[in-house]
Amino acid sequence: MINITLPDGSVRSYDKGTTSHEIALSISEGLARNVIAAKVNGEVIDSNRPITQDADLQLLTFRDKDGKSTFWHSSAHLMAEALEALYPGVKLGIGPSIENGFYYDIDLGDRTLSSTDFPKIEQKMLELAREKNEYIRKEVSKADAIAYFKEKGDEYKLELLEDLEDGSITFYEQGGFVDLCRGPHIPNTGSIKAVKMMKVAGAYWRGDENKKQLTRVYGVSFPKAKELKEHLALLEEAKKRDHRKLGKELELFMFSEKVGAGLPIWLPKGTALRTRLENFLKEEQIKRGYQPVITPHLGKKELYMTSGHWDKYGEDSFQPIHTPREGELFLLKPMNCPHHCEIFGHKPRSYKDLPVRIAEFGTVYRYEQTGELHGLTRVRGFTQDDAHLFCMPEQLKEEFLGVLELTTYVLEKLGFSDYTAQISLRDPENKEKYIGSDEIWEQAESAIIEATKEVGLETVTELGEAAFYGPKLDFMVKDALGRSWQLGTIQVDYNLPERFELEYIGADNAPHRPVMIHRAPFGSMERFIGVLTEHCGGKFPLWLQPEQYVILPISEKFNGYARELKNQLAAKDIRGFVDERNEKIGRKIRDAEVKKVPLMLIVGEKEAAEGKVSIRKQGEGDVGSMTIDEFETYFKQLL
RNA sequence: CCCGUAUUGGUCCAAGGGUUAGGAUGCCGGGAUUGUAACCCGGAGAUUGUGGGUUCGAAUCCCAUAUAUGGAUCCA
Repeated sequence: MINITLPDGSVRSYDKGTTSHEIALSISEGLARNVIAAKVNGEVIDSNRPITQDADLQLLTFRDKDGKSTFWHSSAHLMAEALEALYPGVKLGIGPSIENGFYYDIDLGDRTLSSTDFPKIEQKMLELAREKNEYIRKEVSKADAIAYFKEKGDEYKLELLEDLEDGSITFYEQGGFVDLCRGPHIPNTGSIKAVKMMKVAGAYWRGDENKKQLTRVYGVSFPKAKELKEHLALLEEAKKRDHRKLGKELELFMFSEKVGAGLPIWLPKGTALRTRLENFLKEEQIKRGYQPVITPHLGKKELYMTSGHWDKYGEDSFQPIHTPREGELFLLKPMNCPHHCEIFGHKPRSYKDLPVRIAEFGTVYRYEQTGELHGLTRVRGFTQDDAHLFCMPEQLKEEFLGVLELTTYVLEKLGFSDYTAQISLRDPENKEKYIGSDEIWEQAESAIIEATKEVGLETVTELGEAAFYGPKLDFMVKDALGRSWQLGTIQVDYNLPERFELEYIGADNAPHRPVMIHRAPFGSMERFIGVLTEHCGGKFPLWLQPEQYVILPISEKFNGYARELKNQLAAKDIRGFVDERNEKIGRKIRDAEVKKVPLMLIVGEKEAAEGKVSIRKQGEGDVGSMTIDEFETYFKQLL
């Protein structure tokens, strides 16, 4: 008998050699139907493989991340089977699962493939899927494997085989299709109920541009037709919410060829939004003891040699600016920290003054390759909501807690309630890579871990992902469409205080080195607003909206009344404008709806006589009429 | 950095190598005077990203370049 520990902690006994599928069956039939693979002691394997010893078992369904990727990997095999059936003689490269589906690299020979061929392939896949062919795992010797693909004439698989060791080679077969594959796979093709080919692209064999270009065919598949439909609807919605599209439509920002690629230009409405966001964070930071500073956009090359950024990023950055005087070189600042270190170091610091929290919305410039640029999320000039906290090592945890509190507060305030954090620690196998003693690393790492535990933050821990200068924590935020974005970051840094020889005088009257924390809750204003735009589909929280309401007079006769109302609202600190155009009310409503103005105040004869306004909410419709004071109350309650 | 695709009035889209580059929206002017998602009529607005080339003739074909966009840099 073996003991199987399930994720809920319960332990069950089974005969040695029981499969995950049988275990699932012993729990419930429905579960067994949905299980597509199993995680045994952390390794994902086929659900029909026998378990021979005590183990932790997690049954995987399509809902699990690992289950999904197994499902999609199996779908890639199914697609390959279909392609082979439709186009005899195609040669296969590799076919893994990816974040949103799967692909297979194929060599079509002289043929080409386009999206018009997709329906045919999809149909063939579904036809093959309905045969419910089992994915059969076979261990084969290297010699047999080579013989098989030689016979088949597939040089790509032969090349892959060269790097594999005899004894560890497995084939998977479903229907008549055999592929070299490590697995695991779903039990049979029958659970693939919906497939969609997404696109084709060229891709070099093994990512090497000197090698042959293969056709990469992308697809996605689901266990239920409904799920495919939802997936496609989501993609459609994502397109509608694309911040590049909304940014243009709502006149938030623009790019100009003359100004340069990757350099966003903030238009009045975008600036109003961004300024409000900055002020919000500024105020929260001042409440928490941060001191705002302003530093120049340039710094001498020596500054970045001291900080080490020149050695690390010099080549990848904008090249230095030469002054008329010989030998003077200035760099556009790629980071704010060196300047902030100078601020810390400009006067003697006592331990009683610590922590020192220096904050700046600092604009930095980094040279990104043109191919990397993307809307507001990947740019060459951006403003970090940066701050650097200088503290004593023993204050680290408390400071970390403070930053966590601030970050989660601002995220929640902006409607991001679904987030996790990734803790990046050093690689315990490879400690030489990192600067600083074991002692301070352990202190910092435990400070981060304890702090996240204390605030109850959901975390994943990655070993070896830390920067060489200290451990860090990144916030992964999920938007309204379920997509993950990396936004804020908190990093511990032992390196810069060292390089800048920063000191404070301790209670022992001796100099000590402070620890530095870099942190940016939004990451960058550009990226954050890009993500926020997509998160709320352009319908920003009311308090951020550049224009919170528009007054729509029924006819020109009521423009005067409308203007009067606007003045009253302005006095109450409610922003908006009057649509005085000589248009029908239906037209004005439509335009306001399209521009996503949150509140429409409709005024005509009735309202003017009663001293009221009729309220209409964007996207929802008529709310009813009320006096201006009632509206103020209504408005405040929406904030 | 590599591979593909695109670039046409402010914006979105159309135009088999052959008249004066067409439409929608927006803008301007006039009419209508308005009740919860598009009023009617008229007008202006473009040397088709930029620079070369092929051609009797180029938005259209070729080359270069810029920018945008998608992919590659996810190793069974």
